[in-house]
Amino acid sequence: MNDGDKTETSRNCFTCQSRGRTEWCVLTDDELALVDQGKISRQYLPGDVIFHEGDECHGVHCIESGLIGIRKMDAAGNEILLRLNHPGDTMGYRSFLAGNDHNNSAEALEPSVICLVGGGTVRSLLEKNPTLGLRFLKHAAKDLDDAEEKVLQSTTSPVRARFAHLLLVLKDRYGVTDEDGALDLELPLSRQDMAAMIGIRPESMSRTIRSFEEDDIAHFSGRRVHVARIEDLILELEHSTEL
Amino acid sequence: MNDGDKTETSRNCFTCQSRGRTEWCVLTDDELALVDQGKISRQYLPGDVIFHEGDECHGVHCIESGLIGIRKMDAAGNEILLRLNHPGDTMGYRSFLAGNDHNNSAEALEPSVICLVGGGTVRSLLEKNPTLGLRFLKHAAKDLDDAEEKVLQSTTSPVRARFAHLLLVLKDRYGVTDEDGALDLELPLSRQDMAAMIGIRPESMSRTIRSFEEDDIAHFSGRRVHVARIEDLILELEHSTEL
DNA sequence: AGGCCGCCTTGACCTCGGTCAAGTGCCTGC
DNA sequence: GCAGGCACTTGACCGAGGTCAAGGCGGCCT
Repeated sequence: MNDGDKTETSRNCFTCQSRGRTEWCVLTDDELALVDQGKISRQYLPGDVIFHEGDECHGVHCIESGLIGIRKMDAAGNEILLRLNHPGDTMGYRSFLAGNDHNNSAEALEPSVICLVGGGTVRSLLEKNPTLGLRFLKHAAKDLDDAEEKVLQSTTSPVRARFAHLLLVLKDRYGVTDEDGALDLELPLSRQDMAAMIGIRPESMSRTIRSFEEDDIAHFSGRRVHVARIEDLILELEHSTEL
Repeated sequence: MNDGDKTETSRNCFTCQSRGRTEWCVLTDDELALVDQGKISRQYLPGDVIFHEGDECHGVHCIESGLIGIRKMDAAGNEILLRLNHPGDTMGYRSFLAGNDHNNSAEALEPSVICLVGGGTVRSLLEKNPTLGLRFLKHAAKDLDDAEEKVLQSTTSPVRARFAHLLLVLKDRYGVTDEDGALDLELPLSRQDMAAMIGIRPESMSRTIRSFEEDDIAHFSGRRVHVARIEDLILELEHSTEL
């Protein structure tokens, strides 16, 4: 919560390394210039909060680099990690478009550079270029899919299956698969945060890891994970019912 | 699954009783005429399936009347009821826009009349009238909110709280609140389906109902529910942690 | 160095909700 | 009328995961 040490930086949308991955890639140069003018760029350190649940929504955040966790809390103070956002992802477009306050919070998990594109800018771009709206729509559609999938999982699958699923998802971005089906994974998350992602307590996370070790499904040392046979993880998924 | 007895009917978008509630209300008369031509209207009986998970998505469904349940199933055959859709709601816009197959299924819970607006029609309308896209976007934003809320609830709240929450949601549409805080509710759902909505088994639903009766929180007879003090339901929500 | 703090692990215990099996009441079809 | 089916309820049992309390381990501070 050290809101003080966020450093303003001056970046350029045209040279942004993540440009190709953003929704903004459908914009013309003129339109992109608008974004470039209307944005504020900032650096965040791990633990820094980009916005809080309940904060007023002033525009849309675009991740240039780093890793962001989207968290949501309930009345009782239980917190879960809804998803991870990566360079090129746009955050907060949803609350912005719906005209709501933010309904979840965003926290840097790694040192990150994030641009805030002001509300006025976004609105005028949406008018100028309807394709942009459709891009956001597709994005929302995907997020919705993921969320519904997660609802289903969290009520029907046991913890082992959910954890296996998490590892398989992380594999795509953080894993290296070698030719004979073995997998090496460098986790971007603490155990606590992994627990928060599948909606369990840290203690249960520890126990689940241990049980994977005991069953020789995966081996953990710090944030490095080695899985000898990926199929074992996939098997875990179906293990919800022991057919 | 009696796909045979779906009756085709001939309805008119201009006189549709639900018109004002749909996303389509932003259309001009000309555009609406397009929808009217390009639609196929059908009647469904309770239990009839409008579309299945995995079905190809040919367009967008619009509910004229009735009640639809959106279900999703996992690999092990566990099914949950993600949400209810009412007259004026549009279904399947998401898979359609994302270009995917349907990723959940829709089943009539009451006799319903539903129009299918063909993909071509929708696409050309989106081009003609960008506002329509923004309406869908807002809709998606709300669905996403609800879904994320549900993820949180299903991992953090105990069954009693989730059930209380469900009753409070149903209240808005199916309840009558009298002056002194008492609530009468006519449930649109079977116990099984209520169980599916909060991700539990029918047996647990029964037990939860009984425990509400024993605590004098609510009284059930068939699908009629009487709640003497709504505050009791609200209290249940926070009861996740006994502060 | 020593001490502190946060992350992680472990064990003992308990509870909520799932599972299995049986029983009831209602509705439909013969 | 009776039989079968389905939604719902109930009881007995059990196990996954939460809770509480106690350490271990490493990083960072003075």
